[in-house]
Amino acid sequence: MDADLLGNWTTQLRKGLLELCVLATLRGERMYGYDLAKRLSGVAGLVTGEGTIYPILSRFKKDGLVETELAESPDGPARKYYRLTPRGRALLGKMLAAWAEVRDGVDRVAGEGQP
Amino acid sequence: MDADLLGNWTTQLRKGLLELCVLATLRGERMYGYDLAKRLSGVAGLVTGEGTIYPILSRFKKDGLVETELAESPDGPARKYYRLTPRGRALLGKMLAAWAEVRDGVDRVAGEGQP
DNA sequence: ACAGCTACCTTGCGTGGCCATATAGTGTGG
DNA sequence: CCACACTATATGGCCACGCAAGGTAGCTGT
Repeated sequence: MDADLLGNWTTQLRKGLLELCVLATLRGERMYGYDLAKRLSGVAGLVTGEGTIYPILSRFKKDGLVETELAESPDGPARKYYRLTPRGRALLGKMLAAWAEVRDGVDRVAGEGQP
Repeated sequence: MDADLLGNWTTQLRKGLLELCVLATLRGERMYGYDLAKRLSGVAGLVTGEGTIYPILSRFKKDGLVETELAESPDGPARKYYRLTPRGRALLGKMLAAWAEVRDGVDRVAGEGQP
């Protein structure tokens, strides 16, 4: 009952943050979806499955934030690598700024009383 | 075009955070909706209007996280004050913990490269 | 009477995360 | 040799939240 409320809420909490983390992860190196899902799933329970990652990457490509590149895999099917475009890099910058602002705002409100 | 993407994203970013801020604001003192909207709208652009606050308060009451109390206002219609229940206080604690975890996780991912 | 502020509430829409599911290539064990 | 497990990509439907817009009503000042 309460677990449901909390679970639902954390799902909502992830909205937007996942996109930010995907973009930020692509900032340094090109990556493919499956690997992204595995890496981010190790971070604070951000990702639950691959079904969450692929739609994000599709949207990013549609919006011109990333570009793709197919490459063979040593073990398994071919991988589709994603790489940031300049546009994606610019948006990431703005998103990081917005995140910092909102994060600090929330911490200010949530932190009053128990510093 | 990019402004739309960013605006849409920040909307998604707020999901869940608003509920957290409302609960956290009620932690110290009882408040009414209109005042809550005004206070939170001054914080990092968290709230855009009262239409966002009232549904949250309704859900909270339905879920037994807050209880209400009508009181006359010195100027204007009666105010409906909201106050945390023990259940709401307990959930707030868990949400604050989850928030801290996710926030740090995101900062770890987003901060790599530009420390 | 009227404008304007306070204060409450509801409806409909857009969006993103999640589950289940589908597809397919590659290697391992019974 | 076939079933299984792992790698890897992709999609459709569901649900909850935030938000703009709209509506109701009380009180004050002109």
